[in-house]
Amino acid sequence: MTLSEEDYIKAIYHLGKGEDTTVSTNAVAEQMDTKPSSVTDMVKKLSEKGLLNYRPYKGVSLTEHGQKTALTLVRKHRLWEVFLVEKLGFSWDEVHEVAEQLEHIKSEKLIDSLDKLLGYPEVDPHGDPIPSKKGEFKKAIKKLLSEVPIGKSGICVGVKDSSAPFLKFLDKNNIALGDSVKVLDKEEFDGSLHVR
Amino acid sequence: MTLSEEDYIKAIYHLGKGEDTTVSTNAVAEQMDTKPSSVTDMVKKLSEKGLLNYRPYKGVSLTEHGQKTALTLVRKHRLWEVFLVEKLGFSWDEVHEVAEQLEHIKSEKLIDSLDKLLGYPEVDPHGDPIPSKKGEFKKAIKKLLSEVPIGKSGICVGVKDSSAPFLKFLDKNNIALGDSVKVLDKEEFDGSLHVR
DNA sequence: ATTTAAATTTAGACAAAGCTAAAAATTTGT
DNA sequence: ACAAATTTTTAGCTTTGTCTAAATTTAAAT
Repeated sequence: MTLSEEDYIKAIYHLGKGEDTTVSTNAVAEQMDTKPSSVTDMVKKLSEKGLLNYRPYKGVSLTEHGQKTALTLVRKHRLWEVFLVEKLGFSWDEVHEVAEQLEHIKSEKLIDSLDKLLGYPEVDPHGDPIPSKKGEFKKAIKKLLSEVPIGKSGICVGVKDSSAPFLKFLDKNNIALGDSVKVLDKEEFDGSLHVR
Repeated sequence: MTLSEEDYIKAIYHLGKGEDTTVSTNAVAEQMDTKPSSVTDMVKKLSEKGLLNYRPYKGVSLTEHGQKTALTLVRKHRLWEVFLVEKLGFSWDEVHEVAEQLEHIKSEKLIDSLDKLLGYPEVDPHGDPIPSKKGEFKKAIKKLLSEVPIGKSGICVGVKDSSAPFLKFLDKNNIALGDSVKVLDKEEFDGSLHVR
């Protein structure tokens, strides 16, 4: 597998939300920041290799083999993220770019040893689950704060918007990573929340 | 810098033994396991980028800038090797292939943090020195056993021939990594050694 | 000092992965 | 149901890094 092939597999996996969904050529192009025509080419190649099901004009989905490949990549990416935060002191919003590179390193022994070193973690620093070696994992642990019902609370494991102004806003309101946040009330007219 | 460019820089550095030596096109081709004509192309490109001094038919050497680039790569390679052995339990002869991939990861913060995690090591698992962030390092700590004078001893930090038969031979004679070996005598006629 | 041999470079081709512009298929709007 | 808009694919071209075969330069040998 080349670097580029791996990136496509991961993009298609994420667009399909991990389900066995069919995704469009355009969607892949946007996700990959490339042109639809390039996607068509690559998608043909990967379907000949048995990683994708491709029906012209109809979109693509991952085959069993493609799924497995994607899960391995996700596993590697998230294990490296844990490593960067736990062992090297990166903050949760600095890890993605580097993990994006590290996930392409090829060595089964490396990943297994890393998993062991980290104590077989189940989630990455953003609260997303880490697939096991066999590709099993519990999903959808994470919710948007706007999806939490009134009166319930959750632990902040990340933000959707990581722009400086928004992070400053959180800071000013004393909300940090790991904090417990309880939803007190919702404003129906604009969806804004009262939290503690 | 692309992956391939980095590999050329490192190859030329190693062929020149770290000195400011001129190396031949053929030598680079052999080291890189590629054809001389490919080397010519790449060497032209890298000299236009200011990393190499190239005189057609005369060979190449690293510029100041090329030297610095090479040292950064060597630093990264050797730090990763220490990590693999110390933190992940790799044996000293398993690390090279993986470090070869890891050395291309681009993140200054990553390398600095790794250096810190490892306690700022001065040598890699083969006994080779690790350049500092600024590119300084003590060199030639390592010697061949055949270069050790009679009566002196040293610590075994690696082997030149890592073939199975030779490793078995060492095993049978109870010589392992980290052992102290004293040269008792040399046979002039074939260079063989008596050691303890 | 030529001739031969070896090393190096040039020229032309190829595969991977991308792009642009044009053609074809699908979807949408009325 | 049909024209318009959108999506997708095709065709042809570009770049990066490689290769082969031929040409050229340098080195070696008689």
